[in-house]
Amino acid sequence: MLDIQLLRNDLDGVAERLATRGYTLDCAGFRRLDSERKTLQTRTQDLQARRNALSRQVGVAKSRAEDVTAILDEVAACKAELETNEAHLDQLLAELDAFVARVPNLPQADVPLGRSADDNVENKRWGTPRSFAFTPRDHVDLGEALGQMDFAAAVKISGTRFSLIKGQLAHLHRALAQFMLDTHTAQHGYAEIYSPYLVNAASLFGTGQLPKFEDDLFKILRPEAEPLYLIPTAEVPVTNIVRNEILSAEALPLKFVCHTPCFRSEAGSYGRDTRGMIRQHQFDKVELVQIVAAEASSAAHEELTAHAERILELLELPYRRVTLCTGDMGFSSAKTYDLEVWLPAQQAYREISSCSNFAAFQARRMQARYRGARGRPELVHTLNGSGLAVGRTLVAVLENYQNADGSIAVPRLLQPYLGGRQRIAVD
RNA sequence: GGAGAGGUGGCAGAGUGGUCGAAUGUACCUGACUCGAAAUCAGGCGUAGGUGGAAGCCUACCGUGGGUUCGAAUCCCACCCUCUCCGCCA
Repeated sequence: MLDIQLLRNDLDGVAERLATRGYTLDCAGFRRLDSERKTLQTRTQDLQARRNALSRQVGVAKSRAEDVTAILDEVAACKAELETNEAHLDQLLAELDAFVARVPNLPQADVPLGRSADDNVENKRWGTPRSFAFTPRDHVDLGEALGQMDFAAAVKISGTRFSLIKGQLAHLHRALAQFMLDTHTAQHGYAEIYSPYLVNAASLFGTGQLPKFEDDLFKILRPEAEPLYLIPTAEVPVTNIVRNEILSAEALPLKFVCHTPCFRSEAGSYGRDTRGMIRQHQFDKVELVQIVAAEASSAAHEELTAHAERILELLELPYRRVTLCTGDMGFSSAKTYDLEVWLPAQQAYREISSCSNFAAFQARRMQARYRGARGRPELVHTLNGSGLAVGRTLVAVLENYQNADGSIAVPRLLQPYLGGRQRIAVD
């Protein structure tokens, strides 16, 4: 959420910066709402002040056993106006809140301008895509030939966009998550979190998934209780650890890593990536989250992204890093790096991690603060990134490490996690 | 699931209808004392919004949302959450 003061003070400047990400800010609408609010709020507060003063007089007069009917009449006179004003003001404030809650974050100044993914800027490439002496197969062919990937079973059990893996591939999937967790906790200083997979609406509002993106979520309705939502990413439960908290400056930075399944309805992506495990209703992800002081967030963003890159490097998977342009960034992000892994069957780099700095955008929604040098509570900055998406990492390992006979070499550092196994083949 | 207790400022903890945004303690900040520190003493110290050049003034907030009242932290209703005991359960 943007600071409503910023909208009041520099509406045109905000609109200009939001236009770079393809968002049209309804300036006229905001000005109308806010000026109406201002008039009404001033009037309402005057009436409240008068009522409070008169009510105090009642108390004083009564303690002196004086007649109070004249004062009571006067209060009654302003009460009707006060009540309609208060009701109208509440409604206006709610409209303003709703308006601001749907405005996306401002892009950081160094984010490249652009309209779509075509305008994203490649920052670096790591590794050299392997040249194959045979035509590399994609992960679906490989997995099904191994007898360890069964999409038909997944469709029968649940429906489309689910997957089922078994045997050594299921073990490899587990090993990847373990390896990522171990690396981030032992080498990068993250504290491991185990979190709920069902969260309430307030948490989703905090990280920015609600109110705008409810269609992307799986929602559990409960007749006698608040609805719960399946988490679309561990970002939601983990970042919300600090919701409504005031942290001490010494407690920062907080660095959390959390492995969870993620659930996405993928509404609006029908027909995209329908084959295989690339785009699923359910997938596992190891998520990195940092909660930092305001001035530290840009450096933390570089650091967190490097931590995610480290996993790809240790697994010796070629990748590139791109900076998302203004038009391609997510709603809450101030700046995002995507990491894209090389998939030989597609002859393309595909997203495997997204690392974002949200600045104070989520913190303002969550009221997550710390006591800084000035002693006053200040909003923290929040960041997160995939470190990495486990399912897509499995896909990348299968495709990059495949042999001509359809077996899969196990990346060196994963071998201890698989009991020393060097090769995955038909059971 | 049943019974009971409770949610107040960074923390602890008073306050059961009338200048209560809230005693007190503690933490923190400033000053005095000190070579310095501790102890002591004095003062300050919640959040958000409005208005004003500023000092200031005003409004809202005592889990959340409603209600009663001239006036609500305090009374009533609903909800959320926490704790204790019992039951059940991995």
